Amino acid sequence: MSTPKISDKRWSIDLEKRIQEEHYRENYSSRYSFNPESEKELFIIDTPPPYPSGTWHIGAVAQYSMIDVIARSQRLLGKEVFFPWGVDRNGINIEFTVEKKTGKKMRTFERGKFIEICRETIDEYTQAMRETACRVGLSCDFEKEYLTDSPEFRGASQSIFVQLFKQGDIIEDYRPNIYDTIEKTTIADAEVQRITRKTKLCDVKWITEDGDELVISTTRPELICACGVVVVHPEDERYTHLVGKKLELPLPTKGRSNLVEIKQHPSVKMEFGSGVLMVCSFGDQNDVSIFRELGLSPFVAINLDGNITEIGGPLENLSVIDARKEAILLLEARGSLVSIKDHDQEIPVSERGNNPVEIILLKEWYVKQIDALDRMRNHIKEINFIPPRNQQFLDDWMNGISIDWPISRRRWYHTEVPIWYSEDEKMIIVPPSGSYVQPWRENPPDESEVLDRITREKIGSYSEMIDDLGALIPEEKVFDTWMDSSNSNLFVSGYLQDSSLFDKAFPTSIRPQGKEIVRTWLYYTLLKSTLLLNKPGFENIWIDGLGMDPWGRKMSKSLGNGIDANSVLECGAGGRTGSWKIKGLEGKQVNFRANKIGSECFRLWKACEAQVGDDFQINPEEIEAKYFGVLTKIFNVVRFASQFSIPDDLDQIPDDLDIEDRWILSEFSKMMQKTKDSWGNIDIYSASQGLKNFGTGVFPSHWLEMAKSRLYDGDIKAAWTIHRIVRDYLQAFSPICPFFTHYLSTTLYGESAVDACSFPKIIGIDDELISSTESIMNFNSKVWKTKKEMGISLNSEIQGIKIPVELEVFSVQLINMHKLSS
RNA sequence: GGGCUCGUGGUCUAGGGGUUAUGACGUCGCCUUGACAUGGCGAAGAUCGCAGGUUCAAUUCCUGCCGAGCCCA
Repeated sequence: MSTPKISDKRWSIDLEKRIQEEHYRENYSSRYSFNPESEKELFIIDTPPPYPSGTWHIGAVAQYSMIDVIARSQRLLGKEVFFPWGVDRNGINIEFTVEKKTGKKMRTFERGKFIEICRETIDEYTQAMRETACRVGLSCDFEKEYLTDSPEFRGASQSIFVQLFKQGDIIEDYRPNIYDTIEKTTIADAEVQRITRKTKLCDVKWITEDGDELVISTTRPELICACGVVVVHPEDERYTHLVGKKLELPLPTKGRSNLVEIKQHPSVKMEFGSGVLMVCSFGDQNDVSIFRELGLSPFVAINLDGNITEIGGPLENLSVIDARKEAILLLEARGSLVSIKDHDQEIPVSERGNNPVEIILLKEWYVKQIDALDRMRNHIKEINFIPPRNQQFLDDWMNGISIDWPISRRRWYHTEVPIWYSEDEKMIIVPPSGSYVQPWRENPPDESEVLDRITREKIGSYSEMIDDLGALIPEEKVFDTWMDSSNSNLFVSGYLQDSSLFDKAFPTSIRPQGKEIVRTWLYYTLLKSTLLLNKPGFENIWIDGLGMDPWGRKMSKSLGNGIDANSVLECGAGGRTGSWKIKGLEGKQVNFRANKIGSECFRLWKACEAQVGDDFQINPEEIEAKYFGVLTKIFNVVRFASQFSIPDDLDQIPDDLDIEDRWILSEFSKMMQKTKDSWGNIDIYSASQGLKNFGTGVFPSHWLEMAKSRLYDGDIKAAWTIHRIVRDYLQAFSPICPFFTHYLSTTLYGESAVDACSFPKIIGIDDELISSTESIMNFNSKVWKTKKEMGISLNSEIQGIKIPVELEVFSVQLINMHKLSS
């Protein structure tokens, strides 16, 4: 017995930060960097590259810290883990940020200048995000950081595009596309949101060629000029006699016939309005499918600026909104407007800009996905989903896919479509694999190839044909950002760069992510794996829930219920407490306060709190109240142990251990076996619960009290037992609280728990001893309760308590522990 | 409007056809046990959302409804 080696009285946020800073300064890369040449089993994690936007959402940080738990637990199980640090930097978000900061729209800049500002801005955010990543304890290989806007990553994206184009999975086509007229870009189905808005529902009178009147309800009178057909339900007897008749458009148009035919279509809702639907190119997705089904050629009514084209006659050049107002006035003036009323309607808007979107005919690039779906479904069967039920999100999305994926965008801070066209537009030039090109400002590299635009066959090399191509026309468009980020697993596995690594590393061991991006990131990544390699992309897919506010609502800026991750991680540092104002239900504002949280407590909370896949509520007060005490408890147990000398050989089990030592070692072994299995199954929750319960329950309350006097008497076997358990416990616990365990294990045993590269050897489970556990706990409770009822302190003697028969083998220990006398 | 999840003490949560339903926070009471009052021990507190059905038996399975969340048209 001596003074405790652990001199700090308690765990604190300042101590945590000190250890953390040292940890990231010293030996960091030897601890956590990935060695592709390792003999160990590889474990590659396809981490979600976060998008830097100033603050990192606490729900995402919580999720990310669990990915770190997976990485660390796999290292502990002896695997060579690659935990990449990637940052997703392409996309419209940063463009919006720059537009807001400068107060100027993107297109008022010179393209190169705008890109430069975007890059500078996102560099700042990237730095802040990396700091948060370290603060929450991520053990990423930061040296191999990848940025999705780097030449390497973009080059890989472009090479994959060229490969898919050559094999016919990427095509150019002129199709109706969802188009954001404010931001002037195409967007994909997956990027469309729906909001409810008040619109005007107009009942408009149309006249048939025979002079019959017909009323059609519409919210889009400005699109009458693009009407291709009027449809009624096949079973609607009110209109059967009119089918096949022609109707006159109630507004003047230009350059088209003013008559449309009445046809039947089952998609018409008989109860809505008059039960007659005008089908325009294109009011909504249903219009698109009716045009396609009936083989009609669409009219271009809205141009890329969101204005009505020439076809609209008097509405020409008006914006959609103005044209609608004008159309209503014109209809009124012509006596065609029967009525007009307010109507709640769900309208599609773009996810990023929240602008109403239009469907416009555009020439875009597409990834052909419809044909790949069945093959994908087969691949998915081989993947282990954690939890299994969350596979549903993917299945549902895939079952709803009916059109190809448009991948080209008309924006700037994205990866460029790597194409130039010959002057006659019959040939295209594509760059060689691995190079990054910017067609809008440079010529093709010399090693580029010339392909036939239609057949995709190679015609020759660019350098040889340079004089036959005429003035090159660069492709101005860029990729959808998902086109980039869906290459993440290929990129980190060495695709196109390191084929020996790729052979070992693909399919990627695990894809951890949130359920909200199943339809985008997960789906598109699996699509790529199918198209490029005809394989499942992953061995495991881990899909977590969302971080919710304390009332179970999704955290969002508009609700004002978000929490900044740094405020929680820094809560308690330098004695500063944390305080959060969160907008609650019915407009009430609620305050939360906490004194100390920090990364270790935060991680422990997330690991213990929710089963993977469940949404989790984030309340800083609760995090502190429920989990800081757990850290304090474990800290004290270790500090207590640290006052007893450490036997020389903790790996050699003494052969004459006392029965209570053998008992707790059995209990410990049982917990450790369960923990090892849980880490193997990527079951963070079960591992955490087992460790927490042992470390705060049976070990300190029952065994430690029983063995205390022996420890103080210098019993070497009791000391062996406590140190063996504490040492191994800290290793098993290190994935959850790396700095906490690092500090304690280093101080006490001179080696860090986070460096363990095999799970501690499990000593052995004696079932008979374990069967005593319940009795021991019950008996102890009974004694404590009796003493309490008698009003005596726990260390005073007590008479007349009999030890039950089944605990006779523990009688000496129990008598000493409770000071029982006869 | 459709699909998928979820609904367990005041709060959060485990579980899952069968005697007194898990644990934590909070509450209350007691206790400075030679690590820990940022601690320990104990107590109270739940007709497992509602209504039907299947069953000898349902909180657990089924159906409907209500509420929440996510996704989609």
